[in-house]
Amino acid sequence: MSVRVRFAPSPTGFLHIGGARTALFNWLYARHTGGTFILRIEDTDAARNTQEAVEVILNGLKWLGVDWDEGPATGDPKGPSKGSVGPYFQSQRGPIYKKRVDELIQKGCAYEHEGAVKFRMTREPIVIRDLIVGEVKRELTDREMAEPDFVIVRSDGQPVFHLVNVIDDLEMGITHVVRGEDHLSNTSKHIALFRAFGVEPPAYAHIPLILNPDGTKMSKRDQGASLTTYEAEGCVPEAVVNYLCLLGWSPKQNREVLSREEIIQLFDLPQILRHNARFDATKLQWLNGEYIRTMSFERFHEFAVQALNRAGLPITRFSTGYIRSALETCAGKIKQFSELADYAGFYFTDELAYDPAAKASLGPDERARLSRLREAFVVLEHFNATSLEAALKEVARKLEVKVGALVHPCRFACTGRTSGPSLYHLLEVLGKERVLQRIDRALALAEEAAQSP
RNA sequence: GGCGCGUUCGUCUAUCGGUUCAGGACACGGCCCUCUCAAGGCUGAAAGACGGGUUCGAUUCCCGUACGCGCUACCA
Repeated sequence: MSVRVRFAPSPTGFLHIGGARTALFNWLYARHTGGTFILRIEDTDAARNTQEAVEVILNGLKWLGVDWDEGPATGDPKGPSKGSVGPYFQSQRGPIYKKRVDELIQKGCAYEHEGAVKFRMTREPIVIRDLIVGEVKRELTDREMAEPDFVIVRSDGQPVFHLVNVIDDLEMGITHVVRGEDHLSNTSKHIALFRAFGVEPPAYAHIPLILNPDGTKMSKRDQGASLTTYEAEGCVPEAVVNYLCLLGWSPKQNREVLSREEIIQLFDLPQILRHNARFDATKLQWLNGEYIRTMSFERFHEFAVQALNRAGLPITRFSTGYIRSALETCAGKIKQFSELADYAGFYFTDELAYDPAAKASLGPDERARLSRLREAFVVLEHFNATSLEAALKEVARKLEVKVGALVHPCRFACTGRTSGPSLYHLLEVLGKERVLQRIDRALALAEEAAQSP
């Protein structure tokens, strides 16, 4: 039988990083087995769920490259969808639930109670055979001892989560339920429900939760809990996918950086770890840097322009050729695109803001050397990296100083920073006119500062 | 409180009772390279929660304790 898995989020206007990983693991399993990945929207809480909230989920999955074989095409519950077992919005499946509840009542498995419908739950412990956790024998809690039956339809007529979740999985032919470990204890209810409908439950695979760096539960409010922040910070989706896979799963063989294809090939459910993993933003950042360094320049350029625009830099005032050259000096030097505005901002401004902490880098000696360097630059015929380097080294030789003694003041004068892209290349991009202007201005400012301490 | 799950370097992990200084990665320290910063190369420090068993032998199997997480709704 072909594998059918699903991701069934509730549209809250937010896609949790843990939910994203659950979706990813489902998707990977489907792709690994050649099965079907289904997206179902659990929008039973009508008041809260909006079309925009659904779109947050759809866009998040698309951004990650997690595509669904069946499910909604848009955020509109009544809109178009793919697949033959829809609707894929729970809000549209009322009649199906009604029919199934009637079936349960007729079978004597459920009964009305004060306007609600309750399920006649077994009093025996239920054994859950979980692909990840192993065999779990769920004993009844003290509350369940007192009252094992639970509500499946509220007195206002709304069916509850446990019921609709099971009915949908049943009707949609789900073969493997891959979901967060927070549902492990609920699984006994679900298994009992499946059996009441006369079918064997699907296979279960409960994946451990993602925790904050301090080991506490990662909730909505926590830093980095929302998938959209990664896109906003200029993360590369493949890096996020790669990182998420490394939380609770290992490709073994000391591998860390893996392509999507490799992950699909290696991924399987039984190998998923049984314990929670803490989210390590630093390692994600490292992975992100790896992906940035190895991506094509075209893609780097695309991400970069987006990031600079988002940061509000007036790059449209500059020619595309200039922007391109500027970005070429930055390629592979950053770990996250959100750093770029800071890293390359000096290319796109006239009023350079000098890092106050580094003002001391233009003392009397440095100013003298910088002036000599300026003289050498003025007479340069070809203002390119090669000749700039030659000119600078020639001045250094004449002054009998190390190249660094010229490089640092010059960098500071032209970029306002003590670190950045390769100096010679950056000067070439800036061009003679700008470079001389900046040196003059830096010299003047430093002189001024020296006069009035 | 009850029920369930978990526990290897700071973090993510490898190890499917026995070739090991318990391996790798991120982060951190040092060195090299170098126009700065990254990157890269080399290198250093860093772990089996605790206590009992089982066994010739346990990180690995069992039990207990501690700690963490989850579930315990007419929420999903």
